[in-house]
Amino acid sequence: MIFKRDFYRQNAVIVARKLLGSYLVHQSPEGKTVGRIVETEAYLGKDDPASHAYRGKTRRNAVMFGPPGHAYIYFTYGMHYCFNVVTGKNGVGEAALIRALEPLEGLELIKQRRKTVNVYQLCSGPAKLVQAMGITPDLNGSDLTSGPLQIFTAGIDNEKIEIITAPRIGISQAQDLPLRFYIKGNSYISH
DNA sequence: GACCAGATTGTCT
DNA sequence: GACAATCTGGTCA
Repeated sequence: MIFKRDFYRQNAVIVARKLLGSYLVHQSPEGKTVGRIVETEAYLGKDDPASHAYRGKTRRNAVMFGPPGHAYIYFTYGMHYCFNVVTGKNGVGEAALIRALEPLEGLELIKQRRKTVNVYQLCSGPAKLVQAMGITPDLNGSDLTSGPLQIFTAGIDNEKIEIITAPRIGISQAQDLPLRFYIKGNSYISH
């Protein structure tokens, strides 16, 4: 089952946690790739100093302030892109960052894009999975409930997942907030 | 395995 | 002009 708009309308922490175990599917021109989401982070709105939304709406982060359930893809460090899911009520500026996937379908295409064959190196980081899945900046703002990029629920299995909560990675503000979530014991997470 | 520097450019102050 | 929600490849152990 695909996640519907109402799912994304919840706050970023809930969405980030419930995305664990679900399936990210990209139907690209080169082929279909599927990955199971195993690590996420929550970025809140104006009260979270580490969030792009902290200083209000700008051209770059405008998508975060739009309707939930859309893709927010941003460019950073001069060479990398990261993929987020916009969450919360329209206008609050929250998002869930997808940090790692367990690659499931389209392995050959993924290996080709990533230029490595080590399965643990394919999607173990936000910029890596963007490259592995063939996610491009033109998908910024695209609707995850109807576009080429979609997310499907893991079904009732998701209830059994043991979630580890930890501080977020790679930020210089609000480093103590426990807003990173990953599946306990999973081999495909970053780090 | 841990630690460190370099890459490289859009965006905001 | 500074810096960034990162990755890779190097060194040293």
